[in-house]
Amino acid sequence: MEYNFREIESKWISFWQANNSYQVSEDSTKEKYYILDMFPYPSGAGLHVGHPLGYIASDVLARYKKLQGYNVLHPMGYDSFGLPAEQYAIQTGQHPAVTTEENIKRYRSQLDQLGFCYDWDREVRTSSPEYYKWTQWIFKQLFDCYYNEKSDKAERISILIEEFEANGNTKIQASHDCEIEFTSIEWKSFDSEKKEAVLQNYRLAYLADSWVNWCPELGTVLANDEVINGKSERGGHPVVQKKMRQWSMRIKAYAERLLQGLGQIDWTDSLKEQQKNWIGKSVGCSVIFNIEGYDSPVEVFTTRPDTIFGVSFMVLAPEHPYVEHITTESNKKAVLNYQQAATKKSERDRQSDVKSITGENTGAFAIHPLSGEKIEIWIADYVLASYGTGAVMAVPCGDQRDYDFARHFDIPIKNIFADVDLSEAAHTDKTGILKDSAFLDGCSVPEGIKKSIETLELKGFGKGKTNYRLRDAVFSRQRYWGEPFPIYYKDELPYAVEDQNLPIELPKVDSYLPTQEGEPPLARAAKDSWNYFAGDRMEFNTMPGWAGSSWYFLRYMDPSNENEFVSKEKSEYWKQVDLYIGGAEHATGHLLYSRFWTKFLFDQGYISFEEPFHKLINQGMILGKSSFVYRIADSNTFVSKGKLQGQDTQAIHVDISLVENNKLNIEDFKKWRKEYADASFILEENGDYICGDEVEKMSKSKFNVQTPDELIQNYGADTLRLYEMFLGPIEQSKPWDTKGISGVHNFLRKCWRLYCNPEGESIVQQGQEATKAALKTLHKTIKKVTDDLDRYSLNTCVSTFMIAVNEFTEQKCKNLEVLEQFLILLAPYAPHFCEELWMKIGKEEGSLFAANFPVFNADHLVEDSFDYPISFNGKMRFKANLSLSLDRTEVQKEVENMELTKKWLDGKTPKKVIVVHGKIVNIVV
RNA sequence: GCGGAUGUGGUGAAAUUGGUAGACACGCUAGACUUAGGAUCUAGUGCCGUGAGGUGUGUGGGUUCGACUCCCUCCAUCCGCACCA
Repeated sequence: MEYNFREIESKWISFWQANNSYQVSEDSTKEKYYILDMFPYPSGAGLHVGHPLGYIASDVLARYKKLQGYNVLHPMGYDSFGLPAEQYAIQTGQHPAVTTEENIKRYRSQLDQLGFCYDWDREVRTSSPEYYKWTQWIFKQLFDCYYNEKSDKAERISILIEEFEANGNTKIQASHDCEIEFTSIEWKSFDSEKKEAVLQNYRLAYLADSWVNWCPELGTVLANDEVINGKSERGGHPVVQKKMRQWSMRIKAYAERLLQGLGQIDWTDSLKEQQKNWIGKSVGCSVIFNIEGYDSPVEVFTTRPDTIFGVSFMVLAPEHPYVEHITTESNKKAVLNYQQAATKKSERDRQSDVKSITGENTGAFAIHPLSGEKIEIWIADYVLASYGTGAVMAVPCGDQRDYDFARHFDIPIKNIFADVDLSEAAHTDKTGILKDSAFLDGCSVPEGIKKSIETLELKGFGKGKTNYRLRDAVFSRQRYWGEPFPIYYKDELPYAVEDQNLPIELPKVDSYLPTQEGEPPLARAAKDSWNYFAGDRMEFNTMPGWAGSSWYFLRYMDPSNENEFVSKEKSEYWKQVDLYIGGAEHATGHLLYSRFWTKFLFDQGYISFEEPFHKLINQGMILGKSSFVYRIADSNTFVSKGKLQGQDTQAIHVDISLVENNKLNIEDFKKWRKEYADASFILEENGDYICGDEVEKMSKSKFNVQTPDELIQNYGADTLRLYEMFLGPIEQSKPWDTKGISGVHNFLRKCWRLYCNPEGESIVQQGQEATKAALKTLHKTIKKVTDDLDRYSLNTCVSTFMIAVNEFTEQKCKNLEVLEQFLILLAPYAPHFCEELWMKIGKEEGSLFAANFPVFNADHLVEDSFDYPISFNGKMRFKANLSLSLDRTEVQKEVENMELTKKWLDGKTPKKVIVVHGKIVNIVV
């Protein structure tokens, strides 16, 4: 019988399931290897061919490591809280848990078809109460900790309280937003409300009024990484700034460690660079400027304190709280107008309108801390309220924005750089020598920075300081389908629910919409709908999507532990993830937050490693090929691509199942949608309708989604696995095209014929000695496959398999030792296929993955002669087979005497002959 | 504007420390077989040229006996950030 993939694959999938073949447990006699896929959100659309790309890669590598003798942890689960299920609930009233359950079933059956070696006993779902109990528990730990900058780690809030009781907050070094200073006596005089309000400024998970990205359409706030160009990442809805009382995570406290940790992990440069930019460290100095006739000074941050004598004005953000106090009477009207105009402009407008220079003079003056000069104070929206102190000292000679602003408003530009021309632009390079700068005259930039900070600190007008662009992450969402907070309120003060009452389960509600008062959906829950209720009310917000995904890799190690989120013993064994595969879109979201939580859990001693993912591979996106029909404007007539000229048409996506090789199936198209039933067509000469095409992201709305189901039906999972790997390097994006799939399918069939006759009986022979040629092919393949898998070059292995099978076929190889070894090499890619043949050649059923991965033996590759390429001036002209026992001068002699050499020399004498033994001969003419 | 990545046949791509550019496939061309099929097999296939040969890895330059690979310049595409003081 021919290769019957359908029968074989369903047989082995049930075999593995029945035998629990992929169950793993901790085994101290074996070295561990933890390989992880980013778990999916189970959407209603199911898997398309792009999803499995990473899963196949991780499965190949997991099976490879297993064959090499590692104890491999390779789990899978679902990031099952999320907006789509909730939107569906709002529309239909169906509980999101029901929708989610259905979607998970579909995902699971699709995943099962592909023959993955996941240990499904370890499955986690972020939306299951057994799981989110521990998400809530970790939240509680964050709530109960602050960041001690002296010990540089998170510590319990009780330690902070002791410190407050002993010394107040004047000496403490901690990450905080506390704007007041108090002594121990004052602290003790505070009532509990006041105390808690202070503590909120220190807790790592805290409640605060903050400016948030509010998305009215989604009815919730979004984190910075969920907002792209002023629109929501999901759905593309507008986002506005709003001040709201929200839970936040003090991730800023970890900014420096998150930055430093990048040095210890093996991620791509682009990903590290993205995180680096997101953290946005800048080192400089804060400088204090007194204001004429106003009590409080303005603090500014600068990275160039060396240019302090180049300051010719100061700019505040329009929102700066001082503006209303310092503006002079005569300027009040203009300033107020400007402020109002600025608030009306959305963040997005302000960013897109970078070119036009606007601002207003407040009429107030600051006093230069070193020269004592009077400096105009302006407001302008190029200064952001949310970065630094919302104020800058403007140095037009050294900063292009300040320069442009000064030019626009005719503010004098001081030149403090020797021999620098400022007529065209500012001198923004960190080069040159300072002049007209008092004690800084003659300094280079680094010298100037050092000296200016020293002086400012000495005089009490400044302090060396490091700023980060990273903001604290807003942690609450006004939605239903997320983790409830383990928090209740008494007199509007938040209290943590006791551990024994966790999890706080999602209560039943009558609708998934906000209340009339604009409270989140959980506010609809009746008191007795909660499984636990305390105080005046429970927290109404839920946690954001990244809560559950920030620690899920830990839960896989110990998924059913009811007493701990993970036992110390198990996390000690599995440790960090060795290889993590997933999309690059999580660069500043999930991948940053999980690093943050991991560091926190490390600080608190729950785990012994500080970075969650050692090696990370971003798989490229598989793009779809969309097809288009062209409709004449305001008509129901469609024009074929070749007839478009001179027509006013509109391109419309058409379902790719209606199109073959760009040719539209007109009958099916008419049936596709009612409105097209009586469409008319302008066709090509041969009567075809030819569609346009374009490579785009796969999506339902573009009708270009290719599911794996159909391909598995036609070619089998092993073919699909091989094909997706064969497409190209894993990190690269590529358009999906099924044209090449027959190539890998034919390869499997050809390989099958190597083992079986047409009756399906094994033709592999035992007891004969393998030929030299067969051993050479085998060991060449072992070496290449091992090397390639070790550097994650999964595509080149497939070519190597093809070459091997071509060679074995040519050699008519039937040798058992050779062919059984080859099956092990191929098994990570085509597990069902190889298990079947493994059995056919007489091995124990299902024992393939207990075998040892073949080991390369260089002896089989030793040759006694080599086909030297003979090149002239670096151009290969012919080849000469020469014994490898010849040394360099002997090779040269042989080559020089050859007829072909004489022909190419054409009577000339060679200037030089380069012989690289066993590699090449190059003759320079 | 800044940062990162990538540019190789008609297509997906390979070439790991500088050493035969285009492996392996798809597609295409011709042929064989044929129960006419999306099966199998054989030969060919970077481009120009009948040929000898020339030419060729985004562009232009450099280093080298020798460059897809190293250095400089410019161009294109994709991704990220974007008034961050």
